Amino acid sequence: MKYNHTEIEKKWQEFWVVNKTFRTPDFNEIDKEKPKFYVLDMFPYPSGDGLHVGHPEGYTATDIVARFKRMNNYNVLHPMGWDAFGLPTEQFALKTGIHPKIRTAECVARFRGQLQSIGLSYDWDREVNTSDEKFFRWTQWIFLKLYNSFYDDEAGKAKPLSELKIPEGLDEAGKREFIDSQRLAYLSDGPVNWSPELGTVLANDEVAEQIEKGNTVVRRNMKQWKLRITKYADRLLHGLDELDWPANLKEMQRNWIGRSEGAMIKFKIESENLGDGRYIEVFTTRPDTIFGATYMVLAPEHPLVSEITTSENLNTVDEYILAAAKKSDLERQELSKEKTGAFTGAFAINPANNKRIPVLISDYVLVSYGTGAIMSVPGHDERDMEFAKKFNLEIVPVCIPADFKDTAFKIIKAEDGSEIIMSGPGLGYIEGKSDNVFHKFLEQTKKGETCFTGEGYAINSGFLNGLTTADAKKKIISWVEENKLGKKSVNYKLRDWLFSRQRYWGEPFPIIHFNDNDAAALNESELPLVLPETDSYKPSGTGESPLANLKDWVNITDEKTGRKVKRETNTMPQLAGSSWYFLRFIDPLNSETFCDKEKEKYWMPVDLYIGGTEHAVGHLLYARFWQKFLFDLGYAYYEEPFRKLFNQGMVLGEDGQKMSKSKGNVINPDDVIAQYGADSLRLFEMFMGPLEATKPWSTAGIEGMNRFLKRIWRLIIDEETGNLKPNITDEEPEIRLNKLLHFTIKKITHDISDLDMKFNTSIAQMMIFVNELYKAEKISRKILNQFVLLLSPFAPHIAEELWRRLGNQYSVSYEQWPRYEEELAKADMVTVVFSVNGKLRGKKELQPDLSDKELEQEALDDQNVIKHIMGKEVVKIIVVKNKMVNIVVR
RNA sequence: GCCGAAAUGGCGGAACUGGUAGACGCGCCGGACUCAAAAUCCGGUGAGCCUUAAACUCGUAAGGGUUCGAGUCCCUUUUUCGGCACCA
Repeated sequence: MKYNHTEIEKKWQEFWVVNKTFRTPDFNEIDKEKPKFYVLDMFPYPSGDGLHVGHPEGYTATDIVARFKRMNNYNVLHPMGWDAFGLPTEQFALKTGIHPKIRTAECVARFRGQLQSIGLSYDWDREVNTSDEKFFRWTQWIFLKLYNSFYDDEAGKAKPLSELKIPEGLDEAGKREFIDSQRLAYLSDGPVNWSPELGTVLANDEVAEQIEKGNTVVRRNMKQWKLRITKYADRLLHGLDELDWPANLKEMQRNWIGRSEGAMIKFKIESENLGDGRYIEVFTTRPDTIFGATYMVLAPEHPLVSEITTSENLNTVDEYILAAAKKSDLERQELSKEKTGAFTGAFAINPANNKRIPVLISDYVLVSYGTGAIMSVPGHDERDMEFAKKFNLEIVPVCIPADFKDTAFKIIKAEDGSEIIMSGPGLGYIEGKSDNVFHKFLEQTKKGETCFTGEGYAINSGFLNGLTTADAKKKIISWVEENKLGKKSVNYKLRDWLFSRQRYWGEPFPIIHFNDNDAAALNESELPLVLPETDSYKPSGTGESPLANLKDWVNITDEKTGRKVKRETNTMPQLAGSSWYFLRFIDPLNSETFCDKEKEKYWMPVDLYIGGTEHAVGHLLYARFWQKFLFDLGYAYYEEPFRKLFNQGMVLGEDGQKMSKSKGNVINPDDVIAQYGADSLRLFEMFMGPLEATKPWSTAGIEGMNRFLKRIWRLIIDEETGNLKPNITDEEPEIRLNKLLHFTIKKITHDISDLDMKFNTSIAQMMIFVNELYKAEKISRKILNQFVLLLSPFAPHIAEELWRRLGNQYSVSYEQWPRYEEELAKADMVTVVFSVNGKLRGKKELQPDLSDKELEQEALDDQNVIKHIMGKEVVKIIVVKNKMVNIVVR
C-alpha cells in the first residue's frame, strides 16, 4: 500500500472537523493555570483569485508553532477570519451586478476550503468577518467611542467627552464648536488625496500603493472624517521600544511618525498692509543657525500670504498660488529639481540679528507640516540653498565642520576664569598660519557651491559663536523663550487618519447631520447601522459615496428631535475592521460587548503575529492606536496588541520574478496539493529557507519533499502488505539511534520555541534522522512513535495516519511533545581538528571533555602535524575544548 | 540622495557567542535492481594540482585590517533587495 496523500489528507481533515480537534474551549472551560499562547496570522482579504503559494507560507509557520504549543500543554488560540470589506468586491459588483455580500460569501467559502485543504489547525468556531453586521456593529461602536472622546494632554490619555472642561462664556454654537474641535473622530474640511478612478479619497499610507497600481491621486478639498491619531504620536513611538518586532519594521514606523525636535520661533512681519504686532511663526530643527536665516518662505496655501502680499506683487503671487494648486502632490515632488516661488513684497525681522529679510512663497514648503512656514538658512540646508541661488538671495555661513574649529576661532581663558572667544576671518593669519581650505569653505558656501548640513560649531552668530551645535541650540532656545519669541517644540510627520471613503462596501458611519456643521451620533443601542440594499453601486458622481443616491435611506426624521436629518453617506476604510479584529477572536460571539475584558486580560497580547511588511505603517500602526485608545477608556487591559511580530518574505515564481498572471509564473496551491499533497506543500514552504527571506518557488524542490514523505512512509509501512514493516520491534531502542533521536528532539524543540522561524534546519535534521533509520536493521517502535510526534506539526496528516498505524489511539494533536535528555543528546565522540598556524593539518575522533593537556598531546602525536612543526619552534598552543588544537610555530 | 537588510558550490540554503566552510534538499555523475525504463536503494559531487590515493594550494561579492585563527568583528568599495524621500 503506497503513500496516498489524497486519501490520508481527506480522512484526517474530516476527522479534525468532526471532532473539533482544534477548538479552543470557551473561557469558562479552560484551565487558566496553564500558560496561553495566542498565535495569529494577518487575516486575508478574500479576493476572487483565491490563495496563492505566498499565503500558506506564513500560515504554515504559525500552524507549526500552534501545534507545537498545544503539544506542550499551552492553551492555544489560533483563529482565522476575513478582512471582507474592500474595493475589489465593490468593483466586481459594479461590473457584474452581483451583490458584494453574495460575492464575499463565495470568496470566503473558497478561501476557507483552501485553508482547510492545507490542514491548518484553526478554531473555525471563532471565524470572524468584518463585513458581518455582528462584527461591524462593534467597529461602529468603537467609532462612537472615538467620536465621544477627547484627548486630555495633561493626563496623556483619552477620556470621555463628559469629562471635558468647556471654557466659560461660550454660547451654544461656540460650545458645540469647541467640543467638535476636541473629538478624536472629527469632520475636517481641507485638502485630501482623491483618486478619480477609484472614486474615493485615500489615507496617506494608501497613496503609494494605489499609484503603483496605476490609479491617479490628486489633491482636492473635501470634508472628511478623520481620527486624531496624532495625539498618540509619542506613545506610538515610545511603545515600539518594548516590542519584539523586526528592527526594520520599527524603523519604518518611527520614520512614519517622524518625530523631530526643534523650536517654534516668531518673526515680526513688516508689510505695507499690516500694522505692528503680526508675526510669522516657523518650526525649525536647527534654531542654532538662525543668524544665517536670510529670508523666509511660506507655503502657497499659508493663510498669511493674502494678508502680507503687497499690491505690486499681487499678480505674480496669485499666479503662483494658482499654478501650485493645480499641481498634484506627485507633480510637486517630481518637479523638485527646479525650485519655483514668488516674492510677496513683505519683509520680516530676523529676531537674532534684527536684519530685514524678504518673505517669499514656494511650494517646496508644505502647508501641512510644522507651521507651513520656514526660516530659510541657505548656507546649511540644501533645499534652501537651491532656492537662494535661483532667486539670488544672500547666503551666510553660520556653522562649520569640527575640522575647522581651530582655524575659525580661538577660545582664550580670561583671568577671571571666563572664556573669550576670538573669531574672524583674520584669525588664521594672526596665528601665523593661513588655512586656505577653511577660507575656501566659507567662499564656496557664500557662492552656493558647498552646503554643510551637519553639526559643528557656530560662527557669524553673535552670542552663539564658538558653541557646538547642541549647545547653540540650547542657548538660542532659552533666549527666544526669555524674549517671548518662541519655545522648544516637537513636530511629527504623522497626520490624522483620514477615515472616510466614498464607497458602498464598508461600515456605514453611525452619524446623522442636522445641517452642514451640526452632526450627531446614533446611540449605541441603535447599532448596528446596516448597509441599505441597492442594486446600484455606482459612485454618485459628485464625490459622494453610492449611498448618497439612496434618498430613502439618507433622508430620515430624527426620532429624538423630530427634525429632518440626513445620514452620513461615507463609509469607513478597510483598515477599520482590521484595527481590532484580533480582539474579537477572543470573544467572537459576545453580544454584550466587543470583547470581555477578563478574557482579553488572559489571551492578549498576541504572542506571535505573522504577516507581510506591506502593513508596516498602515494596519500595524492603526491597530496599535485603537488598542491604546481602548486601553485609555478602560475597555482593554493591554496597551500594545502584538508582542512579537514576524514578517514573512515573498515567494517568487520559479523564474525568480514576482508572481503575476501576466508573467504566467503563478503557482496555484490547489494544483500543488492535488499533485503532491498538503503535507508536501507545508514541508516545502518551510524548507525553502528562513521565513523572512524572499525566495523562489521550485517544482523540483517540492518533488524532493514528496520523496521525503514517501521515504518516511516506506520506513514504517510495508507497501506490499500495508502492514507495519517487519523490522519494527518492541525492543528497547538501539543506543546509537536513541542518541540521534534525542539530538533531533533537542534541535527541533529549540528551532520552534525560539520563534526565529527557521524551520528549514528542523526539516534537514528530520531527513538526517530518517537516513540513519534506513541504515538500521531493526527499529524500535518507541523511536518511531517519537519521530512521528516530531513530524506532526510540520506534516500533520501523514503523522496522524502513521500514529494510528503504529498502534496508538486518538489524535497526535494533544500528545505530549517528546522530551530529550541532555546526556543522550550529546555526541559520544567529538571530532577534534588539529591545525598548525591556523591551517588544518589533521583531525581525530576523541572522547568528549578531554583535558587541554590530553588534547594537546593528541595533536602533537598526529603524523601530519609532526610533519608541519618539524624543525620549527613551537610558540604557543591554543586549545578549544571538544573543538580544536592550534599549534603556532615560527 | 538618506536609512535598513543582504551577497556562501550549477540552484535553494546550513555553519550556536570568531574555532572542520558548504549540513540538508535539488541538480548532476556512478553503481545495484530490471530484458529495458520509471520508481527505489547505495555511493560520489567547491575549484586546482594531466589520472588515482595521500598530501598540498586556492576558495564565503572586491580590497584592506584586527586575531594563533575571520563567512562571522572593523574600515573602504561594488551589487541586489526593501523602506523613506522637499517633513525645514
